[in-house]
Amino acid sequence: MSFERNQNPAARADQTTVRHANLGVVVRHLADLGPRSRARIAEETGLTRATVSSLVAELIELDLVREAGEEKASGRVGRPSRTLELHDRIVAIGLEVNVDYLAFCVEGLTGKVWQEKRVFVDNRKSSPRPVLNRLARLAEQAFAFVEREGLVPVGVGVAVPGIVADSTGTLLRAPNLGWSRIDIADELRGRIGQVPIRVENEANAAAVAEHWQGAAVGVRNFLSVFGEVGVGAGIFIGGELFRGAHGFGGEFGHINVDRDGLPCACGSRGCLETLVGQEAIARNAGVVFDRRARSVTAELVRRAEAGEAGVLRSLGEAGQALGSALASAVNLFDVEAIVLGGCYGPLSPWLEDGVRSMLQTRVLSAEWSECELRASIIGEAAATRGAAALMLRAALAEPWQVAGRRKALLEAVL
Amino acid sequence: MSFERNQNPAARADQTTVRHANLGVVVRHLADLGPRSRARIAEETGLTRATVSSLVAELIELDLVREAGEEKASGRVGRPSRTLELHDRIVAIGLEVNVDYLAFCVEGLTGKVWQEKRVFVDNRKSSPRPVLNRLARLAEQAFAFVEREGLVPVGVGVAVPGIVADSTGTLLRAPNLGWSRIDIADELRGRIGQVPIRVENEANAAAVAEHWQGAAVGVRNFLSVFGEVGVGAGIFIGGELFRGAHGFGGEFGHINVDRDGLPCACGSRGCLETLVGQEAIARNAGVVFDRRARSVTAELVRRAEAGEAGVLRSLGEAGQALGSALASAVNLFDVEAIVLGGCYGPLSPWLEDGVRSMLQTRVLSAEWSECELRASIIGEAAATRGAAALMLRAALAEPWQVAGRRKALLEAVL
DNA sequence: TTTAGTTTGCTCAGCGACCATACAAATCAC
DNA sequence: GTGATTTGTATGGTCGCTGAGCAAACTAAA
Repeated sequence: MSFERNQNPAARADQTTVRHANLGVVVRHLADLGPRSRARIAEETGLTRATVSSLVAELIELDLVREAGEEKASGRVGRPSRTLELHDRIVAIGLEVNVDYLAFCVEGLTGKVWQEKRVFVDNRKSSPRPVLNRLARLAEQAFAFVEREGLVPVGVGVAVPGIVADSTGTLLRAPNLGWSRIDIADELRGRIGQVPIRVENEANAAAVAEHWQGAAVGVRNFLSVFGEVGVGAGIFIGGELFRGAHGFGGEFGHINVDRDGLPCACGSRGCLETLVGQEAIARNAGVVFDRRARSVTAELVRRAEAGEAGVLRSLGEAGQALGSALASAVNLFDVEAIVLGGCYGPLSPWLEDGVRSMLQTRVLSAEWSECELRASIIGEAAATRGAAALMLRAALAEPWQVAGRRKALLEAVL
Repeated sequence: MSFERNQNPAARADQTTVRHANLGVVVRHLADLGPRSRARIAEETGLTRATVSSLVAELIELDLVREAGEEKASGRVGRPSRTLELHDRIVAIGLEVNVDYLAFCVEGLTGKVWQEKRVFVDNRKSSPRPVLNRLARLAEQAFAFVEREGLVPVGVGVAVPGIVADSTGTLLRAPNLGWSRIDIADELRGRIGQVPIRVENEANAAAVAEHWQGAAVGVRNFLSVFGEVGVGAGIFIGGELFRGAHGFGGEFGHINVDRDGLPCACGSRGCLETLVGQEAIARNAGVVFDRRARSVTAELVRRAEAGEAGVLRSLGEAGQALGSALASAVNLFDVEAIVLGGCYGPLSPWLEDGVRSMLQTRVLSAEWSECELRASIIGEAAATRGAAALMLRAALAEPWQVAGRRKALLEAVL
């Protein structure tokens, strides 16, 4: 079940391959570069106007694209063009299970967030069943909204704080939830119907969000660190989310930074997470860590802004440690940019110096290619929105499949 | 100048795209699965026999494929098939510049190594000019051999111990040679003619060799560590060599393993290389490191076999440190296998335990997917052969370009 | 030896997709 | 209004794959 654009290596090609590829080219062109006319698409993609017309007709038939309502008199000579744009009523639903909240959103192909909601619940000690029940109720809320607004859903993405097996979509282990081997997609389908569902690690989802509408739009190679209770990374290579051989790639929080460091929830010791996880930063800052607190991050920001010495020191040290680990990752992945997300977004003013200095000294290629450092601009909603964006990206990658998927979805829900 | 199969993301497709893809499918099918008939290729690829016939005709025209000489009476009913095989006279030339030797090889599409030679020279303090002159003379020897044997060359690959810029092929820096900013391809072309040349980092080249004919044949995701004077890694993702955004990916030797460790040639400190580089292992073992010695590795192996305590301890520690760093890389890349190459190949009996235990405890996904550990079976020649294999892979990836490239090459040399 | 059955590889018509060209429609400039 | 310009569609041509059909070459059995 590969939703991504990555082709099977030895796939034979035929005419339909060409058609599919070009449908994708046109729809992605519109997604990336914005509304424009058939003639302009033709000029920019190298396809002929005739071909673009034919492709656009099919995309309109699929409800992915539409002609913009009213044309302004362009002032230019010649027959005025009809502007094409992505159909904004195509949406995906994003869900998120996390340690201390559940969330959902309804997001459109054009990037519009129709609805977004987060409910704070302590799932840390909950068994999966009630949490999934609650999540299913959120999904139903989302579907109700979609129906009320007359939107057209293409699927559901779910972000989870743990390791997800690529092949089956099973959540293998979520250390901070204490869950293991839960087939989230299957459980949800049992509750809300046979809809297309995709489960993804939260850090990966957050990276997708940054690439979709966040700090990494247009960046083909970047790494997005996502700090919450745990620390993860989502990595984009060549414009695609990198998952590795089994979907376990990007486990940034558990790379080793201190050979004889503190024991970690994962069973190992000296993991990055034990140094730069949100709890570790708070602990080192002398901030009493209250698990029921709404936001440890906000508290840290407040104290840092007040200039509290212990907090500033702790953040400085965390920045250095994080930077050191990031430098290793950059040496391996050679990315163009790093996005600081999750709790690192708001904390970035106090982390950036440390991170930047480590990147400067420890990245071998720093001399020839600077790796840009950016703070997330989406913030807390990144994982939820990225989960939805995953499904939207899938629609753009394989537009010809949208009709079928949508049909399945509507049949299941109605 | 992307020789790899990776497609431009937004490339429009047309009929020639289909033809090219299918030419590649057929020729790679033969390369991967061995000689077979048209009918069998058709059955296995899903193309029709008619199409396969047409494709094969074109590949024969290109001299990439030929019909095998004599058919054995197969004993099977029906009209006997004509077996097709890769044309074994298609070759590429591999060159290698390293710290203490130069090398070349002539390698065929079928994996046959026609000629291989290595000359030991201390290039450590040499300026680039005389070294490149010497290298060019080796290349001329190779070309002479190719001509004498009536082989058909498709290009020259050069492995170098340093950072190579993807876009230009410039060797940006080779710390252990003391070189920087040398356009190796251009320099060589100035000496031997306008032939297609590709320059690649030695660890990357070695990984290609392992994938081509070594310990990682058929493995789509693996990491190959290459220990010599420096320590590098070549990483395969999805069956392709991973380079990163600028070609700097896989700089494994300079990831940080000890926050306040020894200073490294790269300017940083605590790099992996300072702990597990060949020189470090020897130093820690109390083996006097003589730069003029032919092979420090052989000396270490000898003493380890003799059971010398200091050497065994040093190797054990190196295995642990290497394993720790590899565990981080596996957490990030989620590879299926690790190949120990360069000096780690012969030393692997004493390294494997340490590496394996670290992988077991520090790879988060170890529970669900074991990462296989293998010793290189190519050994010292890996980088040279991989450099040649790079060009051979390019021929397989884009067979229709072979004719043009070959034409350029023959015109330049003759 | 003859005949039937099987498999291979090629030929040929058909179809789908893109391209090039031509053309009608819609606007601006004069 | 007339001409110039640009857009979007229609038409014929080419290319490449498919599917059916066929001759060739071999085995197996009568």
